Amino acid sequence: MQSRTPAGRTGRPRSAAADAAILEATRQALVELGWSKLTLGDVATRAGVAKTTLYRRWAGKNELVVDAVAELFDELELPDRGSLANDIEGVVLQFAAILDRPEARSGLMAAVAESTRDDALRERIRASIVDRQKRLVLEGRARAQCRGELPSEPDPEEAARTVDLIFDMVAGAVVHRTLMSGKPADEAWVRDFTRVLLLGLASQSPETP
Amino acid sequence: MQSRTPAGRTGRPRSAAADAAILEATRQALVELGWSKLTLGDVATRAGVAKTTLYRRWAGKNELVVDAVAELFDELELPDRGSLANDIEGVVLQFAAILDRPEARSGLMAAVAESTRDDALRERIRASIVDRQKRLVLEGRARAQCRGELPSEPDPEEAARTVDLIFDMVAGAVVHRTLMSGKPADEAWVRDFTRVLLLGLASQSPETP
DNA sequence: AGCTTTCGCTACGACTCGTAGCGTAATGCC
DNA sequence: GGCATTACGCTACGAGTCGTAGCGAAAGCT
Repeated sequence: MQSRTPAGRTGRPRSAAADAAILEATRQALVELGWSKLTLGDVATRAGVAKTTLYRRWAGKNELVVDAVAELFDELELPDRGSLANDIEGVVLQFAAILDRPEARSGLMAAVAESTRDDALRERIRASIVDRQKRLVLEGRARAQCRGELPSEPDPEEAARTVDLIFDMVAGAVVHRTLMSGKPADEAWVRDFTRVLLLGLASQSPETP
Repeated sequence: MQSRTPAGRTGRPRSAAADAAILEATRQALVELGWSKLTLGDVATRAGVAKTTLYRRWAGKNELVVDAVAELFDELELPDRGSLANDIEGVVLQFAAILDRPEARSGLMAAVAESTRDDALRERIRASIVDRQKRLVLEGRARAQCRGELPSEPDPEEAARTVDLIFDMVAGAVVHRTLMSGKPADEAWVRDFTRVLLLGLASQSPETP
């Protein structure tokens, strides 16, 4: 993930336990200190490794935090709950639960802030976090089309645009609700949100009247 | 804004020109350096003031950047374009234009990240940035109800929830599109987004079937 | 005038950064 | 077993930033 497990055959291999300890220590430090007060020296001490070991594996604070936060999104799943509405509500509640964790809030937002001036970091976030979420939208949409809950889209380009739109609307609304408005994305809110979104998607017309 | 213009009548007054120069220098430094590499000493030099002057007015980097970024949102307006759809498209495009500026992207996101561990900072962001945007939603909704484009909501509590929901959906989608997906919120996207949102809002039923 | 507050400047200890060097530990290959 | 190779822990280092203190000068008010 963060560095080539160099397939170089000879020599002492890198400790996988150290990787796990460092990422866990990073999340713990994010909770206690937040992004700006987090130092790599402190993370190394918490993880029980030398500071130099940390620098050998990650280029800097940005990359380390992205990897540490990305693991939080591994648990995202899309179980079949029978209807598109239930599927959406389920995954949105999962997403909201992750954003409830302090290490996800400060880590993700700070990384995104830095990525506005670092293309490599932006790509890293996209590959390890954003795309993983987006896949759920793709899967849920396909499942809904099989059920006949959503119209099938013949044009692949148009379909991709629609998926992008849905993804930004869902994830954006949850993030904004949680971080900007500072209110919980609880079941009542998720129900209201899902209703508005689905009504908008179900009654899609090819063009505005 | 950032410090009491102390109403204490006597003594040398604080230079308003220094305030403007500092905030402008902060935005410029955000563009060139980004959040993490921005130092208050550098901002002071750019603004032509002493570093101590900066510390006398702002508590730290967080507060300074919030004030500097908040000014960018002053230009948000809601001209009457004749229909709710046009009103929404107009204000979303304005919002997207602001988020196109590098100082808004990195500054706002970094401040939000820090606000997850600083309640006072969160409140500052809410008062000087978020609430100002939310007022536009309130105004646009009232205008649409006068036109008959949206059903009027008798219950004030329910109305407040709906306004919150719309606000998070609009602002969240634009922010996510711009910063997470890394794609422009151009006219084509805004048109698609507005259509889905309005269809969802227009066909509102009191309860899910 | 006299009083009050701000301003620019300098200096300061404390902290973090990222790197270099060294000796040691763990593996693969012969 | 011995050897080459790589990772590890540790220490030390110059550079840079932080936030504050102290000083004399400047700018307003009465």
